[in-house]
Amino acid sequence: MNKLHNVAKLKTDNRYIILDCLRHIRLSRAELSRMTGLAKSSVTTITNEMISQGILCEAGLAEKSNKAGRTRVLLEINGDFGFAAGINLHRKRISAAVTDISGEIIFDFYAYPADFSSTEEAVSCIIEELNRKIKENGLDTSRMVGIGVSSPGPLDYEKGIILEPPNFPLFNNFAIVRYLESEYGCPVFLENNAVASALFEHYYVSRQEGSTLFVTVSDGIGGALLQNGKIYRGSHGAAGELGHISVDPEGELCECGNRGCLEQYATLSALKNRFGFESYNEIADLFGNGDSKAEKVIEFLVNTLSGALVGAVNLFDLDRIILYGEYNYKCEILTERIEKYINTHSVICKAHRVEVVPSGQSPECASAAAAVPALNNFFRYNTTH
Amino acid sequence: MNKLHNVAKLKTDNRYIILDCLRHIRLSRAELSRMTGLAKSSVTTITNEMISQGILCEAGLAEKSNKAGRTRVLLEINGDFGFAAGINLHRKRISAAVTDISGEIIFDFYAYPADFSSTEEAVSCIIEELNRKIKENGLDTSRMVGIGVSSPGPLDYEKGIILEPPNFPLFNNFAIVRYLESEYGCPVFLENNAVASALFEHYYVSRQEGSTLFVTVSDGIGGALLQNGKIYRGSHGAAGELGHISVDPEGELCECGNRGCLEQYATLSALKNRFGFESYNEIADLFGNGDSKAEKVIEFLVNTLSGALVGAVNLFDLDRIILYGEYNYKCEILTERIEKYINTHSVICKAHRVEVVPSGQSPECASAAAAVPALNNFFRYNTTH
DNA sequence: ATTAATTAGTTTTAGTCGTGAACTAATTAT
DNA sequence: ATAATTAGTTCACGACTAAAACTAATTAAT
Repeated sequence: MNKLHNVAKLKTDNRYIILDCLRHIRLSRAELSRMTGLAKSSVTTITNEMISQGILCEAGLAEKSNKAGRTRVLLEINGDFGFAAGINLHRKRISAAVTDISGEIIFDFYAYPADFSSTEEAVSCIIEELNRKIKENGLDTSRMVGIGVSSPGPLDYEKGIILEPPNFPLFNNFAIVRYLESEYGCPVFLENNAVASALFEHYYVSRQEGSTLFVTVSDGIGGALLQNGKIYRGSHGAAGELGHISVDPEGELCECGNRGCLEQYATLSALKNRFGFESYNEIADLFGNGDSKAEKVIEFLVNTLSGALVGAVNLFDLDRIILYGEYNYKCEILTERIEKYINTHSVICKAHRVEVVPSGQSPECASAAAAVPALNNFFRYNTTH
Repeated sequence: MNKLHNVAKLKTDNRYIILDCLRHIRLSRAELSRMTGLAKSSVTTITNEMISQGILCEAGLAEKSNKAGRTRVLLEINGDFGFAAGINLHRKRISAAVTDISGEIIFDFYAYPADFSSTEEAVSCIIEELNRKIKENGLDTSRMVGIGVSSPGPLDYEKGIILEPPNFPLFNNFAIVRYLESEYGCPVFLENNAVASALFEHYYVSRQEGSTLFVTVSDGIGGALLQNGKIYRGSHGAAGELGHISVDPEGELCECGNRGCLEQYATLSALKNRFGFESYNEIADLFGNGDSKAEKVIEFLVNTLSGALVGAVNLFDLDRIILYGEYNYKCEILTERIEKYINTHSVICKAHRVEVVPSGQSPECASAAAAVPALNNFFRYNTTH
């Protein structure tokens, strides 16, 4: 069913549009009016209300433009208003961060699944550390606008439960949302790893229109699909996951039931098993020197990734692919070659070139990325409740 | 940029929501209120306005329910208000239809590309025939709310131009939207074949929530992706097209640059070339009798289609696949087997079963399907302009 | 220096929307 | 007959955005 619109929704929508414009830049009321299409007077009303609430603040004048007219007064999101926490659950490393509502990271810390013998122990340890650091930084949990948790799938989004991600028993079937909500009394969001990072890339690294597939390479190979900044989730939030796209129908049987899945070839561990090397960075370095083994590894990696990605490009009608994760080091070695492959092997590329680029975020951003759904929720609903 | 919401948009949105509910069923005001979440009083205001405009009409009382309370007064879309035309351009057969705004087909007719030597000849012939039939049926073009044209891609949606679909030179680079708009003075919409049929299926055959891939098999193999009835288009309107998904990386080189594309195996002509038979219906009949050649053909067809569809299921996180076109006859032979294949070869199926079903529409619906975008536009914007 | 032109931002007034409460209308169960 | 229940309408109201007229602050021209 379509979404109902009443006057209250009008207000929250327009307020969100303005906050969204201000996510990572400072803008004047006049600029906001031009960008959003809202009347100047409406922008004044809305922004002044948000200033009196403490969500926005004036941030001085813009530099003089050498044009006639009054100088613009810049507005920005007031980081002091509050903060959000993000927790990234990962098979090897759990990371957590607190960012203010303008997206600025205030602190972060790490924990390791291997150090815990039970879910309860892990969770209570993270919560304790989080609480201590919050105090340490002079913050008060009453100002916490939300918590985001990102985790490998499968997840039950509606119930907020981590189901049974492969090789990740620590949080199996744990209702993390309910747990954290009753602990902190603020809204908690569970989100797929890849989706969280894709949103972080969009809002805080480089905002792009059009159709983007954000590909994450880690223990598995995941993905998230962004259309003009909006996640396309599919039926159960798994759209964009390309780990089980077959790149060889006669390949080995995968646990998913298919043969020759991308994950059987292109994860770091699969690559190490097949070619027997120690460090990918070393391979990337050797590749530059024309080392023949490194060339084989890279060629194999490019071909398998490209094979799966061509399918995704055709089905999603993509504008660009962003590569994130394991192969971050000298990533252009891959992206240049994958881009070339895709633009000679897909129907789409007859209409427009598909771009393949490395992600602009470091692995350290994963916990801040987890906070993004909580920030989004705050931006959308702050005025009503 | 996000969509701006003002009071006028509120009105058109809520009006559209109500019309959308009434597309193919009659409902009372009370039912509309419950379905949409709009207050009873709002539904009264909106529906009474549309009744006075002639878009809706009261359609008698509902059967008595044996429950206490006043009997419901049913509302329906008033077919007499106006009509839309749909033109389906196809390599073998051009079809056109006029439906009233309730989606009822008033008349349709056919023309054949082979009979025309130029674009102008084809277009003017279709327009003449359309005008004659409109008069014949006592209609007046002043009541035409819009025209939809569906065509094989690639298309330029924004400019309303048919680009250069393979093997379809008759309309190459023809600006059909501009032409028809100046001819009729009503809004004209150009839409991909598969998208138009997918929308028709959703609105007028069987409405389904969730994530659906509508697959069309004809000269080529196309597709359209529906998420809760909304088309996901991708960057240039080509999302869902699975004709060039590779089902054999070592297969023959395709003109798209890839190897072993689905279209090289699973179209009717490809199948005829490979197995040398005359009629697919005959194969389907023989298959029931255990004929070994028919079994080979069906097995091949099932495997190639399934191979590509598993990829689509994984990437789109689909709930169901609808099969439309060439293999309509005894289609369950295919759908049952493809469904079984998919549900043993995709990651998604661990979370939920994927359904594969034949389309409920006959090939004759293609022209009515072309009219759907015009009807949608009318439903959305009728009150403002 | 003064004035006109230009851009930014505010205030005031007006018009429209959906809502909720109180109402009428029509039906069934008792 | 009367109460209970459901459908549909009327009307006063609050909330929102917009347009127009305003003030504020700057540059360019004279």
